[in-house]
Amino acid sequence: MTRKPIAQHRLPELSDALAAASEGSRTLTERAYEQLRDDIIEGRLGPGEKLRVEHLKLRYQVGAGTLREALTRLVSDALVVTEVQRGFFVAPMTIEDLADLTELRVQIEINALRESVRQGGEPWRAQLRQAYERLCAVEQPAQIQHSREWEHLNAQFHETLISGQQSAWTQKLLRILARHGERYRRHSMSLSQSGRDLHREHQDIFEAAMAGNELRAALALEAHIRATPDLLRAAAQRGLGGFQNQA
Amino acid sequence: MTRKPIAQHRLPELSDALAAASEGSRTLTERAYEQLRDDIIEGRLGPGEKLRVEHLKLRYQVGAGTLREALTRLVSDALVVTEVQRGFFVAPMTIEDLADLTELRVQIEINALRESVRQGGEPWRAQLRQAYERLCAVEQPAQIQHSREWEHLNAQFHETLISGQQSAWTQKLLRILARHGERYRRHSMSLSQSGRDLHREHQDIFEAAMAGNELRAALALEAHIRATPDLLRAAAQRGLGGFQNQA
DNA sequence: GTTGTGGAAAATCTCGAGAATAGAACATCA
DNA sequence: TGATGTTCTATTCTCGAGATTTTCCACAAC
Repeated sequence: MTRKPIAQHRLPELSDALAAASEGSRTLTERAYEQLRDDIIEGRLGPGEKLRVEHLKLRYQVGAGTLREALTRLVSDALVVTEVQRGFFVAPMTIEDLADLTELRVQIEINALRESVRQGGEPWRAQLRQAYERLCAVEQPAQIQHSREWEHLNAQFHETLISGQQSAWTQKLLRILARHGERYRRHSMSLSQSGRDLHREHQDIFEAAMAGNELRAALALEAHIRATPDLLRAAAQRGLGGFQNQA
Repeated sequence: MTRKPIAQHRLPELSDALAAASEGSRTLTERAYEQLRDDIIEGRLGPGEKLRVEHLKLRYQVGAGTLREALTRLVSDALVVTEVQRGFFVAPMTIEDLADLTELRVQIEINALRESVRQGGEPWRAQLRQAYERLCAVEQPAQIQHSREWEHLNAQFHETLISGQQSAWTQKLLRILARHGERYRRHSMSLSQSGRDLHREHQDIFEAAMAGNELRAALALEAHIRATPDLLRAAAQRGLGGFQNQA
């Protein structure tokens, strides 16, 4: 697959559609980081999979050092783990990890949302409405279909939700947690057809938040966050296996 | 299983006492990362300072790529910030950042401690006692003096405190937050002579935790965490300037 | 059949140099 | 004088190759 001619050292034009998607990235490292991240979250790189630098060099068309730098960044995001002298691996997925992740996320995100509803003024409400409407536009056709667009708007909606309170640290940490949650959600949706109505969940949160109903918004968000682990646990009990962590 | 002596390319001699301190690190990247981290936390690299790779190569005796990798790791720890095509800088320190950091840390750490007190069994209590006694041994002489030893034992004590509840994510995030808190604490102690009695604070937390007094332990820990921002705010009001962020 | 052993192959970790970019110093012109 | 354009230097970003370590597999011994 001879994707993209090249993009080293010379060509300022990004001939690749994929590259174009992540338009803002100016450096190769950044681009590799984002592509790698998406590939992990969206499951194209499976949990536990070994990440051989030599292989990936070809796939992402960058040098070894550059790739190493991108991988290192993912390590701190906990999407990749590294063993000394043994290389990089996609972080494994386990039901325990998801449970742990979820509890922490509920604790922080619910608090941040309540704070937002309390403190967030009119500009915040306007931003939220905008983010919600954009998301709706993509969700309405009922064929959500993990489009790149939807992924982005969904993340945007969630970040806007908690942006009413000005805590950069909260936002930073939640972004990391949300990415992991995202990975599990993708997996759960592909596993069972679930019939989960994401649009309805978003709508509940949005309406409660706009109505200034702090408690109801918090509950709706908590239900939204807990839906993924609940689904996966149910699926596990029905025998649909867990995660194929390739050692 | 052979222990293997060392593992670097050429220079077997580490003329630096600093390097010898971080003996466990097997790779050069790891070593550079740890040294860099300590230098930032302990203020030898000031907030806002530019981190030129060429310079640092000499200081840490590693190649450019290796150093870059270490710096990248620090970026995700938020101890270093990077601007595209403009390089790396030590993360700035501001009173607002500390306030933000503190609120989040209080929220998470207090919860984790209470959970620990509730769930932590005998083994946890034994570990905690051990960590506390080791810390005492160094604190008793009353000349705490930011020794490397004390830094380490202090971190150990805090990590043990919340290790009664098994949440890897909580521990991971708190470790990051604690490192930042550490940086501010060092700064506050060097700024004003404060007369702060860290040993007493630790004692209060320890005794309440061992007595199973969840609420009192939580309050003591909260006071401990809030002491640094309180001191700095007081110092700022007395005119002792804030942080010299070197642009 | 199970367990060691040896050596080749593969992968990681590291370095130095070259290409691309930002910033400063300097010169030119209204 | 002030503003603008140009050269030049310093620094970042990137790559390929070499040194070191781990892994794998055949083969022998018990």
